[in-house]
Amino acid sequence: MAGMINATEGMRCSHAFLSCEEALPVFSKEDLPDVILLDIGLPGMSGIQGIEKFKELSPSTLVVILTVYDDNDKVFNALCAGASGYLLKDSPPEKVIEAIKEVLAGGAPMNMQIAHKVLGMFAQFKPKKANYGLSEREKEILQYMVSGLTKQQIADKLFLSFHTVNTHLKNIYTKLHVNTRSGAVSKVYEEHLL
Amino acid sequence: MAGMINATEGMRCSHAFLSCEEALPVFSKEDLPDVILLDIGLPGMSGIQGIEKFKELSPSTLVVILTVYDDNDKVFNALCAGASGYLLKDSPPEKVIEAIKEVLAGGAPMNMQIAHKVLGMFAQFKPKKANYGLSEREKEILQYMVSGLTKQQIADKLFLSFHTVNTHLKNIYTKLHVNTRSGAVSKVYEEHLL
DNA sequence: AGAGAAATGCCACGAACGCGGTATAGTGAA
DNA sequence: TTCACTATACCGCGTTCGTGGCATTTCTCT
Repeated sequence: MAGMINATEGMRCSHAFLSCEEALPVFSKEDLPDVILLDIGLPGMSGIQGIEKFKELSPSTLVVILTVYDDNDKVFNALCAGASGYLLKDSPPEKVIEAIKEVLAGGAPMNMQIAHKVLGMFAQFKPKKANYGLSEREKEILQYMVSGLTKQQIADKLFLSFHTVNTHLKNIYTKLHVNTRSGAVSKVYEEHLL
Repeated sequence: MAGMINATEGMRCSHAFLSCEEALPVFSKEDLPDVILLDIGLPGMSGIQGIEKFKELSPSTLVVILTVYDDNDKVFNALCAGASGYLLKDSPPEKVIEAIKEVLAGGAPMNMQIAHKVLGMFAQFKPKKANYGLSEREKEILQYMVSGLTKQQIADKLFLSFHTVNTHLKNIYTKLHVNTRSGAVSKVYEEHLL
């Protein structure tokens, strides 16, 4: 791959390493690359951690993942850690060169299948459904409960009697099929209510 | 755009509408398209709602957004609603044709800038790695609390004394800087602990 | 060997909660 | 005009929680 890059007009592969541990010390110097091509199935430090370390040292350096792993978890974590692209090892070298150009142009190179996975994650992320028939008032009160207030504090905030809040809370519990505050709060996050 | 599509080998644009409201009735029939090219800045029903409606009627139909809007919110919501691709209106028609082919091949066509935004969202999504120094046992107990159990129930589950759970909970509250169950549970979800 | 963290256990008290009731007023649909 | 829903308000009982304190054991790391 390094040879391929060096053979490309306007590109130079300054270093190549077998692990993040070897690469990081070199990085401390002023010789910062524009792009890092990184595998994530590495001996020692995982590539995911590597991304974070590299990004700490040089936030402007773009990290493109090039690996054989395509499971949702690895993809998700790599992107969360700050990767700017994700390619699979079955990509032909020309595609990799192309990807480097793309990421430098402000893009986000991804394999077709990875891009598909990524969009799929969004759908998973916000399946805003499951309507328990909460009234507006109940949602409002639930909101305050989620933020950690007690019944009395909620009552004060909404200029209601303590007893009213109490009743609302009872109804909320019934509708959500829970019987503790923590259960209700969990349900709110778990099912993206409110 | 319809002309362009019909001029392409193997493609046919069966319908074209000015709004989702016009398109949906036609959809009820058995004449389901493989791909819908959809704007999201529409009169009446927003394109975002449109995606959901289309997907309900025909889950296998792939929706590709083609619009001028590139703000994070619209992109995010469109993808959550089930879009399989996102193009900007400044894309040349050939790119659109290419995108249709790509989405049919199981891909997720996106403009360079959109892809970049999408990856950026992930980084936003999970940089919250605040470490409160919770011990393993504390995390375990917190987990059970999140699922809605009472102190006594947790104690039973872990074969501990009620008092032990009590102490752990006290320590957890201190470390998380909260003083209610709901506050703790919220923090867990809000900052992706555990 | 000794310090420190973690896990475990116990006590007690006031505050908050969960849940069983009941009741009134307003709104909008059947 | 009922009927159902919603928001409001009140009561009381037993349970659970939050918090103050203290003590023991078992690790790990130095």
